[in-house]
Amino acid sequence: MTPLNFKHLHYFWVVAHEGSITRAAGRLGVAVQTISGQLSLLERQLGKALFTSQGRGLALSEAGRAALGYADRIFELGDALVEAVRGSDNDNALRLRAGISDGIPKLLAYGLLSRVTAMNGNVRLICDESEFEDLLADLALHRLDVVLTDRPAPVGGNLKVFSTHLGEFATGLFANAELAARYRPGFPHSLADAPLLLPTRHHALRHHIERWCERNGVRPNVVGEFEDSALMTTFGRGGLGIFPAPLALAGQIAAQLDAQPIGALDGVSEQIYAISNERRIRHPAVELLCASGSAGEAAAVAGV
Amino acid sequence: MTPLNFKHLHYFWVVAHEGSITRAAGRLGVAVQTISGQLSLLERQLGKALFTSQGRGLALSEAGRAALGYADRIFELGDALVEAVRGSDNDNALRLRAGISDGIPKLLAYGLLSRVTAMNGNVRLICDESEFEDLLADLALHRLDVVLTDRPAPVGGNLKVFSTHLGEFATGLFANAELAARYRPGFPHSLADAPLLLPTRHHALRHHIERWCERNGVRPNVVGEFEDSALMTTFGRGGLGIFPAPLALAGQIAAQLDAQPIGALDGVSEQIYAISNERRIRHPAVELLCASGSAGEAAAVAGV
DNA sequence: ATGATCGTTCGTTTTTTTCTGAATCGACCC
DNA sequence: GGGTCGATTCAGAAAAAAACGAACGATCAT
Repeated sequence: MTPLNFKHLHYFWVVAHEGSITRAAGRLGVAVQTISGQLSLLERQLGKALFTSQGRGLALSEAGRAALGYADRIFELGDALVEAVRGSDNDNALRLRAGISDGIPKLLAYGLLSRVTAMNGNVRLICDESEFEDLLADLALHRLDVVLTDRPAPVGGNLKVFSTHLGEFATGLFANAELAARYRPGFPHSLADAPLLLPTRHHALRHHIERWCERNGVRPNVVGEFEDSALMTTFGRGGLGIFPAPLALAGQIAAQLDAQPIGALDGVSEQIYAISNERRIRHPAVELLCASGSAGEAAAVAGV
Repeated sequence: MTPLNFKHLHYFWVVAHEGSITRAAGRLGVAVQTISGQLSLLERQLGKALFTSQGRGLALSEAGRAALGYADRIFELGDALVEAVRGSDNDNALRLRAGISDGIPKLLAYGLLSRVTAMNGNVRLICDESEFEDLLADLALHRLDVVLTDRPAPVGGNLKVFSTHLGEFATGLFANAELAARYRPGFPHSLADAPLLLPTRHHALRHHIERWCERNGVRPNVVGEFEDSALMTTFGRGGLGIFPAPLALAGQIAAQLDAQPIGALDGVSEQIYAISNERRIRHPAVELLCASGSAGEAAAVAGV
């Protein structure tokens, strides 16, 4: 029905804090009758008395106490909103607040996002990194504009978001020079006793790699499981084991991690999805990101 | 100045989610001119454009994106308020939401609070237990009505609360039968090698006890430090060591913990403060609690 | 009792908000 | 280019909401 009259609520809030209608009227610069009347309207709409008579003053009822807790937060947020908007930088630089799911390779995310900044020089990136669920929650509260992840958002969820498939990246195995030299000959069967680093079972990629191993009849020695792919590559660089990564990133992996490709994981690919809020008015940079979707993304990323 | 027009904000919110003024007008059942006009008023008040023209529609500006995040939460809270108030129990039983600081003995808190329920049979207690700082924050947001703690609230703080001294409880040392038999003779000098359980240094009581030890020339063996006094008494009951507790609770300690007093800690007392929100309209039960303050509280508590 | 304080309730007035209708402008589609 | 769509602006009229003045009850202090 009628949502909630915030003007009435504001009167209630001031009265509750001032402790009396008279004082509240003084502070608000209106007559006491006005407040009294508007308060009864609010009470009628809520179907509960907010105050009870006590002596010649009033006291909060149980419902009033409950309401006051919410009202406190509401008007605190209202003040914060004004402050945030007024104080928001005057430069009209576009901010793109992106959440990056723990699982996906940072270099891939960087490649995708940097394309947006390249197309429009006036975009400022703000990156957050966390778990899938947390990111979705932030998205729902508009603390983020887009979430990059390896799987689409659950369809039946209570959150109104929608997913765009940004691309598919063929995957291979990488290792430092020593391990690469040892295991590249005879790939993939040479992996039978190879030390392997894998993402944890939370990640879609993990299952795909395990299935690939079964198909190829190898049962490698999993020496490490990582929630965070950056950590995994760091350990891989140190020589702990062989690790999977998108083949498109071979050049950067060689340069930054000093690691070489050993072989391709046929049929195993890293999916990247962009999840954004389901509203017609979308962030221009998110628009750009999603539109750039399935057209030649691998090549573009590789060329970063 | 004028706080913030929530009606305007509501229009903004619907427009942002619907994606266009036309759709929003349809959903709200008002004319498009109305929304357009009120939106410009809001923008003028905030001093920033919330939307920018994009094609023949509109897009959120940077300031608009910031505002939308707040608006989402505000109207979510508004709905929650209505639901909470409408659904709040019809019984007009008074709820007293009390926060109990980790440090103070639960039995003391129980004694003080149960007096309130005894005086007014229609009070329902809701107890929370946490750290001092967290409790103060909950108090400020009206999630709690009163906080029981062992020290007054800091005066210079940014929170508008005030403290009432509820009472002072003389303290003694307790132990199970075996330890009591061994250390009671020659008290306090017998404590020289006694195993002692103490609250951690966060608690005011800790300092008082240490000073008492110095005054009496004993340096006991501190075998345990506890953040939570209930945990301390549990270990004391098991025989780990001697523990301090209010003398007024001797009866209950004997019954529930099977422990006996060894001796009094002269000059060491447990202070109890009630901290409540500084507003004229106070919770009736809090009123009762604070009023019962310094009059014969020890006897009353002991008699519970 | 008496005056002062506080909240409520009635009408009435004032202010604010909204509606109608028409005109303008820019961007898009065919 | 013509037609459509969406947003903006303006005017006057209508409706809704808020505010006020005055009178009334209840409570408390003295």
